[in-house]
Amino acid sequence: MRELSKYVSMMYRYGQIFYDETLHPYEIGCGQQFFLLRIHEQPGISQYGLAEKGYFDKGTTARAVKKLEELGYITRKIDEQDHRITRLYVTEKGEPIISIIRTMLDDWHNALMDGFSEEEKEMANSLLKRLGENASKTIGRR
Amino acid sequence: MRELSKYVSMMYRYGQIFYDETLHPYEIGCGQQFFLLRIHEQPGISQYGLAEKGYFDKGTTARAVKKLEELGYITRKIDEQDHRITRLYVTEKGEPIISIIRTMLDDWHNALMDGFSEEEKEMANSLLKRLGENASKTIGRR
DNA sequence: AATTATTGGTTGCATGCGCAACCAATGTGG
DNA sequence: CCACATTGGTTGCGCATGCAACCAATAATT
Repeated sequence: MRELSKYVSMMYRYGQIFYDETLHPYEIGCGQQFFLLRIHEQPGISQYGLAEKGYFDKGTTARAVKKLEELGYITRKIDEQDHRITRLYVTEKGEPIISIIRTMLDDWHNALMDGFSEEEKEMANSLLKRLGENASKTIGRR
Repeated sequence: MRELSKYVSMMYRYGQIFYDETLHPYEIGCGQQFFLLRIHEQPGISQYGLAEKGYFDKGTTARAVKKLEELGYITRKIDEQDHRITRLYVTEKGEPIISIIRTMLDDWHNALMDGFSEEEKEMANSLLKRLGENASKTIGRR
């Protein structure tokens, strides 16, 4: 089954398009949603932590965070103890975007799972998780 | 389960990295493998056909095809009847790359499915297919 | 036959991403 | 205390991708 790769690609690329469309009114793109959500869930998280969480390159993380800050959705505070670390927090302006993103992710999730039985949904969720973990295990942190 | 998106992203991005590494000696990147393989499977296919097959933008397709041609892995022939269509064929130089790509896709597939039982593998394959089709159905051709 | 629409393809532009080189702050081993 | 390593972050570069505007060839309409 050499098509797996193709379906993953479709899910990913179409997801990006969906996110871009949804987030367009808020001036952010598909590349920022993950980070904004994580900062909200874990206030004070560092960029390093964000990169780890999402298995992203730290350069990618840096740029996403930069854009979110420029738009005023988050703020950075340099850690008192360790001056290398910048701690990230969602601002008041960013707060309402969180639920937009959550709804968006749920909508996309539901669109993908359309026609799935409850068992199939659970199965898909758990298999996807294992597939993602295997991918990470194979390529690993850099 | 808002994490689905994350695992899809990991599978996709790590897959790209894996493909880039594997294909590096042949001077192509992750973006060309799909197209080269399809041209081999369907000699004479047009760019339009390729874009449809993979649900890619035609601009993306154009650039991938251009690169493959520049490297001498494929040739274009303008259709006799309809001068808009360019028909694509894998060259002798491109031929050996095909099996490299096939092996690579199989390897990645196996890496992702590591630890899966036969039933789980089948389940994963069929669910992934349906997820991809749902993604396409939701966003659709442009 | 002339005008208009569609189709296949190309290209400029912007975004997301990984890699690598770099920098400053902190840690560590002599 | 000083040289060196590590850590968190930034930036330049290149690639893959989608979108939109464009063009030429063909098809459709009037």
